Amino acid sequence: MFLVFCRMTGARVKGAMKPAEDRKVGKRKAPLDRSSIRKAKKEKKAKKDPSKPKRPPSAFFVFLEEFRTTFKKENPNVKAVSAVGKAAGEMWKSMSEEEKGPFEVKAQKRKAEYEKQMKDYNEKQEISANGRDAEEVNDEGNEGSGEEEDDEDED
DNA sequence: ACTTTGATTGTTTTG
DNA sequence: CAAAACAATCAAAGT
Repeated sequence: MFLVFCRMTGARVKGAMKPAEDRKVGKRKAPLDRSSIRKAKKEKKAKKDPSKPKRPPSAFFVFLEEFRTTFKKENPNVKAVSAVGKAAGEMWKSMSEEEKGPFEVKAQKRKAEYEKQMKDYNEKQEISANGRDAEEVNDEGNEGSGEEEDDEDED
């Protein structure tokens, strides 16, 4: 087991973070300060990038795509997405792991493509940053426009 | 906006 | 310093 090496050398396996399976770190008691998180996120100010690949759909979402079609056929009267979501959620939980299996597999494939697209996207970003000399560390890569925050929803 | 779950990321805490 | 754990945000579709 390579996991044994992790704790002694520090060879961290990205993405293979296993929950305290053989060793508990200790219960967290102090309530996290969410305010900072909220604030930090705002500071990030994600710039609108149409080329930026969106997140890959999870197994549930892959199932949803199919479910929506089916559900619409069976319930042409129901047009609310909320109704479909609830129905899908219930159906999803009703499905066995084996039935969800194929969906998870598809989700994994989508994720793999996403990573690939991100790689390409990152490269482009790097290239752009490259031509910008030494002034890129700041994610405020705001060239020209002086507007701030892209708060579209939240009414 | 509502609605579903999951997956990823971000922040905090502890060892 | 690193890993673990928790918290939050985001992914789509139709009215």
